[in-house]
Amino acid sequence: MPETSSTAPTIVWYRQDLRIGDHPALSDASARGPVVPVYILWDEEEGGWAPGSASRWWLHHSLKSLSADLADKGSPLVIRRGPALKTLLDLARQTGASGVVWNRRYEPAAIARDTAVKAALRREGLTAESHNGSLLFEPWEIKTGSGGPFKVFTPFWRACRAATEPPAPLKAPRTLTPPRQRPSSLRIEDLGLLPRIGWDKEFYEHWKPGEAGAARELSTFLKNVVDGYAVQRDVPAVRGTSRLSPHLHWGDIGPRQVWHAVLAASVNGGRAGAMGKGAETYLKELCWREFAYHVLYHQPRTVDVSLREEFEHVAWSKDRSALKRWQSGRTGYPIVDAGLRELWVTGWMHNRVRMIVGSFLTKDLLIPWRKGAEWFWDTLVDADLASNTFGWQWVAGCGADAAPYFRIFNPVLQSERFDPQGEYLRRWLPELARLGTPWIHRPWEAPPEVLRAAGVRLGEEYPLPMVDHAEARERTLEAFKVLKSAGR
DNA sequence: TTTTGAGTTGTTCGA
DNA sequence: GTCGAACAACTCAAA
Repeated sequence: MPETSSTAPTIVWYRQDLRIGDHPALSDASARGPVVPVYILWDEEEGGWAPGSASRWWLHHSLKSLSADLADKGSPLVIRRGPALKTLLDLARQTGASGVVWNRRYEPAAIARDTAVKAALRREGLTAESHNGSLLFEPWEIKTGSGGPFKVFTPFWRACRAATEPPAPLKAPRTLTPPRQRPSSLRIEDLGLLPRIGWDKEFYEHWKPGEAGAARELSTFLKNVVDGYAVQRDVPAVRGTSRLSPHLHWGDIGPRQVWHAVLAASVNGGRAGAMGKGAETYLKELCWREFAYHVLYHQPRTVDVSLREEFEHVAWSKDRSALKRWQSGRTGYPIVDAGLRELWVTGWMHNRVRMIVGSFLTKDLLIPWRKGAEWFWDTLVDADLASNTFGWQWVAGCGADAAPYFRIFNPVLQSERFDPQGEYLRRWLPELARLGTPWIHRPWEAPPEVLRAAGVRLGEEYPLPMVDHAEARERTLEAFKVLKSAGR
């Protein structure tokens, strides 16, 4: 249609939605005419939470995938670097674009920046529209009876289920029309997202960033995993989870696509109408992600400060060498160390183990949750400000619907319960691989001849426990006593 | 406005 | 070994 090809192009500002399917902004723009897709890297506008090292690895590869897909469709991805507003205005001038569309972000710094960008673009005579591409429900759509935000998950979940079903995902545009003026672009390599030293070697064996990788991960999940999800998701030695978190963070796939795929698979596979237990549990987990965004949107200060502010008055430890030992997986508690090594090697940690290492950091070592959040931010490929903040505050006991402060995970019991054969421990702690159960869960209690036979010298190959859990627990309950009367 | 029932993921202790 | 209670009140959400 000559009409369409003569209209001015629309810029699609890509951020955490690196896909072409179910992409409301891309669909909107392509329906109007030519499309200029752009990704802009500019850490200074991220409010101190610019993507960490592992996230940058993911971003690099996800951009590669997106760029190839957009080129196939007909309008290559433009890569730029610079303040968002200035970069968008430059690009509009260079391509004759009449406006900019994007999918919303919900981090406090992003909201402030996007609001300012939208107003400024309109002042310049451009159109500016935002869409929901990253959530099932907008954080302001789900409300309590009196119109406020939720602070407890279960009623939030009920409200989600009672709300209008999230719309069916959008199809990717069949083709894209490029702008007449082909704008200049950096190469993805120019962004310097990949590490200089090769700590990312193993990442390639565990992950395939991008839209195709996400689709494959989802189909494996639906075929082999979701039915047993309710139980298996807690077993770190098996593939019992969806492994979609990094794809969801970067928007390789959208939550609506996941939601509807799970529903469809569950209805087809299960008995008439009744959703499988696994599917139900998984949809609930997807809504935990929504709840984290809900809380972040309504309580933006929580990225820095405990939601229950009296927790700021606990006598937290400043022991930097203890933090280092935790980070490097040398605490002497195998389940804790296995998790932190899995994180270091693969950029990801099993959810059950995240709770265990989180409890250990905040309640055995009494180190502030924020230190754990910062480490996760740098090392996780799925680092997400809403989920990371929420998860850490939950485990520390200071967040929304949090674990009570006296709930302190026992790393040995957890290990024995969720990794009974010690398979997960052996996978990540080769120095203990020859130690049998039950000793691998608590090597310091193993008889000397058992240790000798397994080739383990405690304090050499593997450290002795850095704290005694029972003592640490008492110390922490004591330190948390300030919470009792200090509240409110 | 007041009341009421409920609240992701645990641990420990004593019967 | 198994079971229930205590842990600590408090806040939330809805009636």
